[in-house]
Parts: sequence; structure tokens; C-alpha cells
Amino acid sequence: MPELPEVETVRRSVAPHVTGVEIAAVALLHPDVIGGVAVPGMASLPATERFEQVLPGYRFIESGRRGKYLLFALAGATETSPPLILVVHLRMTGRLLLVAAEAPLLPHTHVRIALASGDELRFSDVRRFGRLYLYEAARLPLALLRAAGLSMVAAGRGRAPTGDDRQTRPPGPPGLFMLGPEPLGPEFTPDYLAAQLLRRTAPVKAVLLDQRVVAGLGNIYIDEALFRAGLHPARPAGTLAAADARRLHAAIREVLEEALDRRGTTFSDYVDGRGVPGEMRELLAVYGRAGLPCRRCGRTIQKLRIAGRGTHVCERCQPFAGAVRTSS
DNA sequence: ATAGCGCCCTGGTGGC
DNA sequence: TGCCACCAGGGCGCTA
Repeated sequence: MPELPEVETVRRSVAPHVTGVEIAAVALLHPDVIGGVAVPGMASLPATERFEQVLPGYRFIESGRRGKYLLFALAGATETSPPLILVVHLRMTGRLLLVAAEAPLLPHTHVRIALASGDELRFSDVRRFGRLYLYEAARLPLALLRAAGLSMVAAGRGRAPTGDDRQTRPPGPPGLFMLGPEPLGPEFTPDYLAAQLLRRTAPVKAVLLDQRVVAGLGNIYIDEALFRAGLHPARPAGTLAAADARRLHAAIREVLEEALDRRGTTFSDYVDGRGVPGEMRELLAVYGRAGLPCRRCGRTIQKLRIAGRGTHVCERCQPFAGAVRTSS
């Protein structure tokens, strides 16, 4: 399940091979994976044909990430061709692979982007949950481009968006425009997290899955962070004390940074942009360890269902009873 | 407004 | 061995 560390690892592994390189040709093998196209012109063509036809001649300028979304900024060959943003979401089993053009085609390859370098950027996804989107950069909020780290295209945009820009909802997945702060960024503070948790009654796990609260966390690293913080995932978020939120904040950052160092977690599907698996799995304390002894206390790891997700917990290290606060 | 649930989609697994 | 029900889950759209 690509979460923040996996998506960032894919970006880092692909970026050096595409930046500055021109797109030669695009082939859509399964048009379903195109989630939206908002580029100028070609209004009479279906979105998938516009996706194929507009890209050749464009050059990769820079790459960024926002939550679990990958963003690539593209510049056209002429002054009149507007900058574009290619957005990729891998969802569960999506892969973005940079291979030699003559490399054998893996099963479930849905998009082929041939580069002038002789390489090919390919999107494949067994379950076809993943999506690609293509936008004119001018139609995306400047704040989003900045937060994703697309500094050059953001600078090129010049002035902040006018009121008119904000009134029309940008095209694309609604979630992209409602993302909470980056968990490793300056806006994600212990106080922010505490305030967000306090106003919710849902289980703390469900609140952390909500990308509007904090962007980029998924099932694996939420279970791991809650274990590290000694918090039961089913606890109503609003019952967490300020000290709990502080520990959770620290645990989230800690586990994400370790996972980035280890280049992500591979169970079955995930590999980076060059096909290399991640090495975080061996460091996981609870996720995928149901029925095995807790590495801290020896108690058997339980698997529960919370917020519709398989949830792994050591009920000794993460006592639910801790939720009962002495009322003041 | 929030919480919860079904849906998408296919390969792998476990039971009989 | 074969068959099939079931599970994995991110994000979205719907309902209460």
C-alpha cells in the first residue's frame, strides 16, 4: 500500500531519469485509469485521447508530492503551450516504473509514456484503483503547487490566483484539494494534531486515515504510530489527552522518517520506480503480525476491524482502558 | 456537519 | 486436486 514514504521513494527514484527529458509518445492501454484531463483545446476529443495527444513534445521540469499524490510539472516546446501537471495516485497496487523502452511489458500495464531518452515511464496496476490526471498548471491552486514542492512552476505562475480562480472548483479528484498538512512539514505540530483529535468522536485510527486531517498516512504507518505511542486505535479521538497527542505526533514523524530511510514497506506489490522493494517491513511492530508475539511484551498481536480497515494492535502495550480519563 | 458503509478490482489464500 | 468464498484497502459517494 503506497503511503507517504513509498510515494516519496517512487518520486526520488524516477525523478533523476525524467527531469529535463522530452516525451516522445503516449499510449493508453487501459483508458479507465485516466481520472481526469483538463487541458486547453481539443474540446471535441474524449479525455483519454486528449491525454495521449497533448503530451508528446512536453518536457519534465520538476517533480513533487502532496500526501500520496505524485506531481510532475511539464513544459511545452513553444511559448504558447501552457505548463501542465501530471498527477499520479497509486492507490493500492499501482506502480510507476522507469524502464528501457524495449523492456518486456509487464501484465496490467495501462499507460506507456515513451521518452526521447530511450526510456519509458509505465503505469501498471493489477487492481486498476490507481489514477492518472492531467491539468493545465494555471488551473491548479498556487498553494497546492507550492506545498507539493513544485517551486519552479509555482514561481512561473506569478500572482496569486484571483477571486475568479477560487470560485470555480479545480478539475480533478476532490481529495487533492482538501488535503491536510504534510506530516513532516512545519504546519503539522503537536498542538494542531491535538486540536484536530479533540473535535472528533470517531476512533483515533479513523481520524488519522482522514487525509483532510493529515496527508499521506495509510493503514500501515497509522497502526505502527499508534503502537509506538501506546494508544489503542479504537479510542475515540476526542478522549486523547494532550500528552497522548504529543506522543502520537512524535510517533508519526518517527515512523515516517524511518520508513523513508528504508525506502518504504514491501509486502507483495510495492516497488520503487526502478523495481526495487523497500526494507521497512522487518521493522514493523504490529502491521501484518497478527498472531505473532509482540516484540516489546510478548503478548499475541490482535487483528481488529476499525474504520473498515484491518487494524493490528498489542492490547497490552496499547490498552484501551487508558482511554478512561478521570473527569475533572 | 460527521460517522459509517458499500463500491471498485483482481490475485492470493484457506476451507472443504 | 478443484472450486469458491473471502480478503486486501484508498478514496469517493451515499445515507442517516
